[in-house]
Amino acid sequence: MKISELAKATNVSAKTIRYYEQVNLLLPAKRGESGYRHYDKKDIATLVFIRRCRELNIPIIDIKRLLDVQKNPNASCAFIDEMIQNQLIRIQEAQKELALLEKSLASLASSCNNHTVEGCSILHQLQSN
Amino acid sequence: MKISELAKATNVSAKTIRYYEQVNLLLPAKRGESGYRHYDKKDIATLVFIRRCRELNIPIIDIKRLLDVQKNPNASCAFIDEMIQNQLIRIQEAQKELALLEKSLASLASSCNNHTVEGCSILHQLQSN
DNA sequence: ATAAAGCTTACAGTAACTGGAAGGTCAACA
DNA sequence: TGTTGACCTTCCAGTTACTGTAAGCTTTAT
Repeated sequence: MKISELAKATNVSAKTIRYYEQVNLLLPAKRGESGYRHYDKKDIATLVFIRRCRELNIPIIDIKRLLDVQKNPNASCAFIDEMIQNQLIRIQEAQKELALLEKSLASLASSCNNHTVEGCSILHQLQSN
Repeated sequence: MKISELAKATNVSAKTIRYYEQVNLLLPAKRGESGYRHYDKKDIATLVFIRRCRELNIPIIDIKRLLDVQKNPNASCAFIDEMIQNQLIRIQEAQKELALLEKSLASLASSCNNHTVEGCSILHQLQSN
C-alpha cells in the first residue's frame, strides 16, 4: 500500500503522513526498491487512531506517549486514565457547542434567499445565544 | 470592562484578544487615560461569536468576512449561505466522531484500574472501531 | 508607601501543518 | 520502445493561530 492509498484510507494527507514520520509520531515506513514508502492494514489503524486524537486536539507529544505505552504492555496506564478524563470533559463541551451551532445553521442555511443582509436571519441568530 | 474581564466572560485569553485586534479581526478597543483597553457588552457578543467560529476551525479571514458583512447590511449574503452549508457538513462529521469517541471513552475511563496496559481495555478499544 | 497584580508593547518562539522546487519512479499507451 | 503523466522522494521555506517573555507603566491592596 503506497502513501496516497494510506492517505485515502485514513483521510490524512500524504504530506501530513510524512510529517508524522518526520516528528517520530510514526515509525519510519518500510521502503521498496524504489524508495517509496509501503504500508499495511496495521498502519491504517494507527493513523486513524492518530487522526481521532488530533481531531480532539490532543497534542502530538501526548499521542506519542499513548502509542509508546501501547508498545510497552507493562507500563502504568494511570496517565492515560487521567488524559481520558480530561478529554471527556472537553468532548462534552465541544458537543454542546457543536449542537448549538448546528441547530442554528441547519435551520437557517436555507432561509437566506433574498441575498441581502437586512433580511438574512442567519447572521442575527448566529450572534444571539 | 478591562481585558481580563472580557477574557473571563468569553473564555478567550487576553493574549488572544490582543492578537485578534492586531490582525484586525477586532476593531481597536477604546482606551482610557492609562492606555488600558476598555470593552462593553457588545464586545462579549462579538468575541463569543468569534470563539464559536474558531472552535469550528473557521479561519480568521473568513470570520473577518462574516463580521464585515454584518456591518454592511446591503451586501449580498450568498457567500455566507455557502460557507454555512460547508460548515454544516463538517459539523455533522465532527459530531459523529465526537459521539463515537465519547462513547468509547465514557465507558472506559473508569475501567482502567489495574494500572497495567495488559489489562487496560481503554487502549484496545481506542484502536478498534 | 510599597508591593503585588494587571496592563502595555514588541519581538521571538511554537505547533502542526502546507506549499513548492527539483528530481526519481512507474504504469500505460502510441 | 519511447514518452507522457501521475505519483513518489527530499529539502527548505512559508503559514496560521497562537503563546511566551522581557521591560516597563498603572492600579489596587495592605
